[in-house]
Amino acid sequence: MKMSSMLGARFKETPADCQLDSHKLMVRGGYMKQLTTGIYSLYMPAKRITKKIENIIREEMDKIDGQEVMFPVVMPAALWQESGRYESIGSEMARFKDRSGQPVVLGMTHEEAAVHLARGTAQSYSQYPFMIYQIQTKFRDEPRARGGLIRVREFTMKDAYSFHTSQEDLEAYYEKCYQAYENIYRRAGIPEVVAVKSDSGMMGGSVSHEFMLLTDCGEDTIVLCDCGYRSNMEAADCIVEAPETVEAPLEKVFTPETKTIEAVCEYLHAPANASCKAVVYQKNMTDQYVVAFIRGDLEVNETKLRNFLGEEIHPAEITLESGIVAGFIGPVGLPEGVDYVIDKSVAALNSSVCGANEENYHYTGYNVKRDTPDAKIADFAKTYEGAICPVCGKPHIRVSRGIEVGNIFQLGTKYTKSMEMTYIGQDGKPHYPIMGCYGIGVGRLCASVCEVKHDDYGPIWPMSIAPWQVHICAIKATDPQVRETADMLYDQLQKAGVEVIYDDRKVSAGNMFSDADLLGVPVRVIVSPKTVKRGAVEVSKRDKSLREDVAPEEAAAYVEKLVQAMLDELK
RNA sequence: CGAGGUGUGGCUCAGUUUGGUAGAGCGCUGCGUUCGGGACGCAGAGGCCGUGGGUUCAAGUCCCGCCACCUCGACCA
Repeated sequence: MKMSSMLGARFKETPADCQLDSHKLMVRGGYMKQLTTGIYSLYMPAKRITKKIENIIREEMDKIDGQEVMFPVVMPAALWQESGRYESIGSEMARFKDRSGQPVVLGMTHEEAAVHLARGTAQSYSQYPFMIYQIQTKFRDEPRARGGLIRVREFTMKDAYSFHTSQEDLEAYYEKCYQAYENIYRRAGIPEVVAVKSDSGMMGGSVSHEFMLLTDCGEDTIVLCDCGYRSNMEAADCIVEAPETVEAPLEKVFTPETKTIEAVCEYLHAPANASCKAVVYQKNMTDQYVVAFIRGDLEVNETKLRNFLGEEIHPAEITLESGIVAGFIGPVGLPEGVDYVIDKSVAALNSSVCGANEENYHYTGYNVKRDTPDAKIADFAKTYEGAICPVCGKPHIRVSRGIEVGNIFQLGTKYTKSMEMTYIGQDGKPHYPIMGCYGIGVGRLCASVCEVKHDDYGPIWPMSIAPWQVHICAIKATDPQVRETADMLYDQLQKAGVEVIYDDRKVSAGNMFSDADLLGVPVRVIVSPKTVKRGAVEVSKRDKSLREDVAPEEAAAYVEKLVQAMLDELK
């Protein structure tokens, strides 16, 4: 590819709307252009990267006997009504009507389509297990897209669905998939991705893992221990050792009938005095009961509070006073010296319900200490730095941020049951297959790599996913000798099957280097009057670990070998 | 869905307080000088100031509505 005719502008100024480094660099580098919130077009460099990522994923899925298929983007509502998700999923699923007035949806995930495809054809136990997967566009009308390709509304995703005749078989396959995922991240150049236990959420099912790239800009909070214990904060076990530890889940103790503020507070050893009214509510979509303490500072808008807490709130148990929410206590034990464990949603409650902002309260970290007179707002914390690990028992817990770059779930029979998919077992009777599902967001993975592999000047793409393998800069290409040497190299490398981008433009050297940095191609070859004069071309690596003169006639072979060696490192 | 913010050439922004002929830098086009880290000079092109009303002799600027985008929350296979 010659840069003189490549679409996509690279520029110096940081776009106003970018927060993350990966977002800034990928916009500045001419990788993508936003069309509207959370929806991007990709230019050639980004498309080439994502295509390579897709191919790595494809190879690893094929290795574990995945069958690549293609599901529809548009599906009739009736299919989703079978599983019950037409009703249970909210406005993140796009719905519309076709010309005959039939309601249809845009696929945001494809369990229903997978079951539809497989049922009726996988009728005998002898056909199991099998896994089908696709790499395709998903649309999820995210309420809050952000961070460039990290969190978008339309994105390319690899989604896989496996079907089994026993839980043991599912677990064995789940393990294979887990390994395949580790291969994918290693090959994509980010071996530091870790798998953590996660909360299955709406997916249902029991066991699930998220694959997390640990970086400060991540949206999730991860709990780690030296012994290998890892979990998403949301799914962390009750790992806080303290006298106040609540041993039974709240919902078992407090039914909607018996649940009262006083009872809950007594149970939690929490205060419920005049200056601090408590509210009990059931969190949206979960079975957890949570207690909120309301302090008499600001006005509470009752309607907004009810909206915020959701329909499952028990209105009789709300004590509404003018006030600010001081904290929540969940069905989790509290460490010594900690009075309130505060959900991150407190901040939202305060800003939306009470009109408070950060000037009205303090955002302090993970825990609220007993000796703090005014409860402070903190991140949701089931545990904290230095807490005791539930596995090894040592106080080695660390808390980190992470980007979720993939997930795997053991689904069970939720979809096969609801959608009546059965096979005939060895016993001659019908059974419901047991499912697993496995997802990876391709664009997010690309941006995540950029997030951890870059310097101030641009991305440093791993060879396995780099848009090109070699970048030739022909400085002062008007010099016939420079031109000739660069043309020759371009030609030779292309013939050798090396992917090469050739900067043949008549721009200044500085300009060329800056653009090359932004494209992040791992190997660079500089041809200039200077190098020609000393009978060489200059070969360097984007990560600055190499810079060497090579004779022009040997350069192609040298570079080819270098590229191969860098590819081999990521096998 | 809540809270806050921003909308002015392709990009980054000034101008809005106090209404009076639409600006700068980058980028783009042409010519010339430069030529190993985003060089310089000269000459150009390019804007219904998000949008719809209103106030006024006069609106980018003031008032009201709407829309879009950004940030923080809620939410999140």
